[in-house]
Amino acid sequence: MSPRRRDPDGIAVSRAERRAEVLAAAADLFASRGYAATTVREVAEAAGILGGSLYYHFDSKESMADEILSSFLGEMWADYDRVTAAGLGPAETFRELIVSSFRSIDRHRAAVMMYQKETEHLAQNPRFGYLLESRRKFREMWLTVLDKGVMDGTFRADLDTGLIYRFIRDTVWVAASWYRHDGPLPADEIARQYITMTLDGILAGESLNALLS
Amino acid sequence: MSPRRRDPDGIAVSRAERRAEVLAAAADLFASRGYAATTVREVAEAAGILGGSLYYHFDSKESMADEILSSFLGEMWADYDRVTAAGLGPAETFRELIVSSFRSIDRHRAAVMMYQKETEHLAQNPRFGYLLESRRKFREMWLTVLDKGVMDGTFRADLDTGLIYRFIRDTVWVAASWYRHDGPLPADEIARQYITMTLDGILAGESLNALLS
Amino acid sequence: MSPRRRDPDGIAVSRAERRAEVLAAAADLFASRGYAATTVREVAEAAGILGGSLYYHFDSKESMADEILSSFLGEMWADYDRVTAAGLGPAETFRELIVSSFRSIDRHRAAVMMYQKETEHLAQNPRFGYLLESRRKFREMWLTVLDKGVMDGTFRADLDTGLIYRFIRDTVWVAASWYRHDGPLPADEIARQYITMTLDGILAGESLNALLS
Amino acid sequence: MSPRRRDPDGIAVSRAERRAEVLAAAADLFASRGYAATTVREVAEAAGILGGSLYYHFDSKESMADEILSSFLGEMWADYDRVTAAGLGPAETFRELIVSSFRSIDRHRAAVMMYQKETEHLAQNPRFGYLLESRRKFREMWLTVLDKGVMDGTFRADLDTGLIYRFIRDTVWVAASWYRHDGPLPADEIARQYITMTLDGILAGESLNALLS
DNA sequence: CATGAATGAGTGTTCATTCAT
DNA sequence: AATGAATGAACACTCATTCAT
Repeated sequence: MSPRRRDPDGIAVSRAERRAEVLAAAADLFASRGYAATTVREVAEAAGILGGSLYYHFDSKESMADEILSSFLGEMWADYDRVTAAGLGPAETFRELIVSSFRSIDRHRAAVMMYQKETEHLAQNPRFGYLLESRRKFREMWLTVLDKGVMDGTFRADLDTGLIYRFIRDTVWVAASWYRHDGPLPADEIARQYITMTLDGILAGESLNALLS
Repeated sequence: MSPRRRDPDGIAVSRAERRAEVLAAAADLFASRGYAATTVREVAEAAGILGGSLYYHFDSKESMADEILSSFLGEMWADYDRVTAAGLGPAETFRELIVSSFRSIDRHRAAVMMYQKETEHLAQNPRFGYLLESRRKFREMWLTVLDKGVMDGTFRADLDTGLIYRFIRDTVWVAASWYRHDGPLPADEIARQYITMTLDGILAGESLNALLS
Repeated sequence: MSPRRRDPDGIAVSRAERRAEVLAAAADLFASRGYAATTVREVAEAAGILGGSLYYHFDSKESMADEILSSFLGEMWADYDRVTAAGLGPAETFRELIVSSFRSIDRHRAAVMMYQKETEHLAQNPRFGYLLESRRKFREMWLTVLDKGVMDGTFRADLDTGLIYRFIRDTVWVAASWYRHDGPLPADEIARQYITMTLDGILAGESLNALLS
Repeated sequence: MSPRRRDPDGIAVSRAERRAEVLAAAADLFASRGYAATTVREVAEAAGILGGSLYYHFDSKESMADEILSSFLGEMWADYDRVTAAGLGPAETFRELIVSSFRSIDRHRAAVMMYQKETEHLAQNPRFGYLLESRRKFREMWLTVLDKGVMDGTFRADLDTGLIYRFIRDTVWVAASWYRHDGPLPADEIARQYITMTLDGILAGESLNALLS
């Protein structure tokens, strides 16, 4: 009864597994070549099927992008929300948000890259309005942390928080473009060093910052 | 017939000026919408001519991208080379390279964005091999500065220089995506704050770093 | 396993009944949306099965159209042949043919519509050559009746019989597009009024026609 | 300056003429094969160009259908409105409307066939809502004439006017499917015979109807 | 008998490019 | 120099059809 498909290695794959495979292939290609520059035939080939067969699993190329991005954003925000709800101080919240971000990169590298590269383009379509909404929330979240930190003296007051925000945002997300899950540094070690760089800077010296961190 | 074209305001424009106009329009569009997602007709329209007419000035869409990127990289490297040839110490070289980078962003915002967004895609074509070459040189330049700084004790030794390199690279270039020549902060002020952030971090405190900078 | 399928209400359905169900669904859809514009999946869904399952019952979409049309034409011609073989006079034959036509519409509305709308298209395929043959026979049948009627003074001689033929043909068949089995007028009443209109016209007056009819 | 194109026979054609050529080819194909079953490549070939070139002249296949139908309906209604505004009696209005209809068929045969065959299908798209509106107006126009004629005794009262309306409508429009501009009978002669048939019927005899007409 | 996943030819459409004028 | 009509390859997507289960 059950339609046991078999992949090229003869391993049975369910419908849901097939979908996931296709989405993973699509995400990788969209991330590396760009959404517009990737053809559905390329996605199909990467998934080991023909172009037309994609449409048995998905309505459209757009639907694939949608599913990739929305499921990534769902997980990412669940993580962020947990952090901001924990009632930590600014420095600790800062650290946890960075760690959380690198966890997202570790788990959804391709989706993060798409989010970075394609938001502008996709968001012209109302269907992807949630990308702009996410961006807005993201900005609000970070500015809240930074402003609180500046007010209570945790963060320096001589820098524009809008600038810091962009600095953090770009720094973290762009890491998705070079991060490899199986690279030399694990995600949490990269996060640790990023935190050090951003909080303490790269200059050496017995800084008080270093003592605090 | 007439050897002098006239623009909409009746001002004579030379062939070279026309080319430059078209390239500026192309760069803006390629930067904001992406190279693949921009049509030559859109470029032509932005330049006030018809699609077919572009081909009097340029061989192909690719040629436009080529000219935009190679002329930008030429200027950028002239600037960088001046800095590295000046024989400054690591910290000072660091500062000057950042300043130089923001100067590039200020002057060639669109080209910088293209460089960021399209290198991967374009570099598949041998014609754009110089993009990879530039990237390699860029990496080498920064790693040289950073390694020297770590060795002479200017920069902290507990961080991976490869990581610092990417951190700096991403941080600086991605700024092109939000920078406006006529925005609230001038390019050199942004550079100054970026330098502070990267060298000293964003934590407050009577750090020795602060005393040094 | 079970030799007897059961429909949604649990009633056993034979293979032949299943085929008939599918054909009825197909005819309705082909008639209302057009053969080309109807997908086999729509037909299947209307019959309560999946697309692929149709091919257990039928070779192809074309086979369905074929079966619908040929079985309809078979019945229709059996009826017509009975009328023409009865040896009635022109006026009476005319009446009976119209009645017979409306009976066809009443019983095979969808097939009649397909015959009307799709003959041109389908007949390009030799398999459907019988559609053209039927059309030819139909024309011959009517012209025989009309010519005989003109010759014996039953029908007016000042009209082109070719034109009358088309007039009758169109008038009758197009009725299939609005006729409903459960509409306000039963098929034989519509037939009666059609006969009056065509034989006597719609003008009022104590016409001799009226006396004759 | 002016882009004098030349057709295969070397005759110069303006843009507007080219558009008209393409539309005529499209209308013929849509009419004979059906809108859905006609490919844009077939239309292009019939117009002597390649598929892609169609899109220089038209936005879409839909736009072609739209332009064909709306320009036909515009002319048709101008004609009908002239007739109904003339203040004629029911019989005379009836005659003039039939004449006007055959004039439309003569001038826009292909468009009439499309209107007949494709209204149902196209009208699902709001863009083609005017087709339904036209149909409604058409029905209203005829029922007004028929009801008035029944009330003043011009038309017989023993027939359902809704039925007469459909009878007339179908009879007239379906004629487009066999009419040829260069056929044996000119359009106005066909109209004359249609009028006789519908008003007086096809039975012979010294009918009062015949005296009246 | 029916399913559901896959196929592959074909559809409407886009777009970089060409070229006579 | 610029125009505008045309080209043709490529694209996202559809759909009749197949077939292992």
